[in-house]
Amino acid sequence: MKIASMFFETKKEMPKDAEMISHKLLIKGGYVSLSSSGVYAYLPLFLRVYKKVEKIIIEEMDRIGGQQLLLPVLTPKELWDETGRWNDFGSEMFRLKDRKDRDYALCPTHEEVITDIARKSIRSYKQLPQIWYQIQTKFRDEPRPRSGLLRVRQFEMKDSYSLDTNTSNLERAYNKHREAYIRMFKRLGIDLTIVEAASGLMGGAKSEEFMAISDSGEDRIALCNKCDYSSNMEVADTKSNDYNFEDSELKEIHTPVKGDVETVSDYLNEDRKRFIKSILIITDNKPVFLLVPGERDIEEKKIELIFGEKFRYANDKEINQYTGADKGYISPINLDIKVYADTSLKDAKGMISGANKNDFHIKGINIKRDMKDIEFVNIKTVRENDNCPVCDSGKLLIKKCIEIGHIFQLGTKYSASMKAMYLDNNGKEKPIVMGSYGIGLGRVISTIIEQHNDENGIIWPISIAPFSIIIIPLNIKNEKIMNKAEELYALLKKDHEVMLDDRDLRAGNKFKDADLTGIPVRIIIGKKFIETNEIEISIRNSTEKITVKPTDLLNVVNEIIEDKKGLCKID
RNA sequence: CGGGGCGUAGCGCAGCCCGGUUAGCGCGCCUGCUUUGGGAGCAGGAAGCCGCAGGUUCAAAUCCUGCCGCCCCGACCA
Repeated sequence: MKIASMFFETKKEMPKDAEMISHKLLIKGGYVSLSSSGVYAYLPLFLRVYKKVEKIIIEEMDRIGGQQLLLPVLTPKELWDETGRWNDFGSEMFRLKDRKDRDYALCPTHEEVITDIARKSIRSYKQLPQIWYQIQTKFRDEPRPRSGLLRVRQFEMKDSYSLDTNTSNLERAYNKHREAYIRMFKRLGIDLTIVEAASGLMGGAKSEEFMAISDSGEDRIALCNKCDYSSNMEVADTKSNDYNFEDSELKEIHTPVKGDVETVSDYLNEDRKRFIKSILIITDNKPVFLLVPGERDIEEKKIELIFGEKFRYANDKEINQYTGADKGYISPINLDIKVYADTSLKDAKGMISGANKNDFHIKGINIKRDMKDIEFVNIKTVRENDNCPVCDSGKLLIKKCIEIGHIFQLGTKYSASMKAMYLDNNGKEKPIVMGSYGIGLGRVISTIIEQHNDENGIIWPISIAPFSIIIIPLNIKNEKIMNKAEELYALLKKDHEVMLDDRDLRAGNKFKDADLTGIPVRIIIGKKFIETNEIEISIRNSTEKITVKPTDLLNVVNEIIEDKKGLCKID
């Protein structure tokens, strides 16, 4: 396309509201335009990138036997009531009423819709397995949209759903998706890590997230420096069973120092490792004790995974009422309160915690001996340099990252509550076993920019660049230059996506725009062409300049592009 | 929802404390000329409900009240 007549509008200055590099470049390069908080218009240049991403996703989904469909975005309340998510989604769901005053939701995700379709069409095991997917706009009323396209209220998502007869078939569908995702992201030029994740509002058993490591990401993951262990901090674990001290009788000790574990351990001159932090929370109006090693804190996310968002910390009055002592002097010892202890405390012996009596602690605690109603769960914080929970000598690294894909083994959560059943080969009715798999297209594109940019702008991998080539005639008033530019444009256009910068601007402007918008291959026709009949080719992510004769140009350009394509190719 | 910041021309900003000409500046835009290898120069020009509503005042972009919008930091997700 010829730029002079295109919708091509870059900005000279960085947008003041943007913080993240991808956000800045998307705005500055004229790719997107903010409509309202968390809602963006995709401008022509962006849509070209978007379509390419979409194409790669579709190709890989089709490869694993996915069938594309398109589900409605406008859905009645009744559908969501069946799974209880009309309530569960809370204010994150966009809701509206029709003229008859009936409630509707703009879909934040499509499990209910797909399950509804499944129950209407699937009858027999002979119709399974199925993989259905769509690329569709989702609506989520995020509390705080931010970071350009990373966190928005309206966004496009590739969501697929697998329908299977049993769990092992579900696993197969899940693994197919996993492989497809790896291929897609490779083709998109994204460097990523797959981590173990929490399922959250989706429910279900296993889930993994596709994380692109980036300092501007909102998530944190723990990675082992030796083996391939990687996990979202929400579920990360560490090996630390060194709380197995000498066993002894319980004994009260006088600790007239008010304060936390640090204060008391200093006073007693005891290692912090010997302490158990006892924290009282209230959930369902009942008190529950949480126990973690004294040297660690509670990871609130993990608590939420166990109790939902219904838990809260007990206040001073409640602490006293349930334990008979003040904060700092409590523990589950001799109390009839349910205990959730961190897994690392499983074999803990010779430990110290509160005596449920002000100014006293108790020592010699043997968890298994002294606590009755106890369950061991992973609730402690994980830190950089902790031991890997899997291998022998690995240490954990903590990294920030962007979540671009998430795959879930849902199981029968939706099919059971919505009665999506099939008849097995014994004529017995069973719920369909489901999986759900998402990729955020806007996040994918932002991530690519985060991972491929320099101080001058975006550096698109050729697989998704809006155009592969930009021809820059440096002086459009010079006939010889302009004729050659038009000639090359016509020639290259046959096999490539080409932009011709036919604007009457000086060289600097054109170079800046070419850099900013990130077009991979640049063909410059300028003074050199007039003087020596030579044309210059430069490549966006290198400083190398290639000078060619016009007759060789086509071959050289083809080679460069083939070479670039190779980087994103698979198989 | 808690904390912070900002709304003045398409973009980036000054003016606001301390009310008082015709509301400025840079970029962009339009016209003409010159210029053409890293965001050119000169000349002329268009463009503003100073976020909205109310109040104080002879007089409000400026002071007061309320509201709205946008961004950033926290709790949530693709």
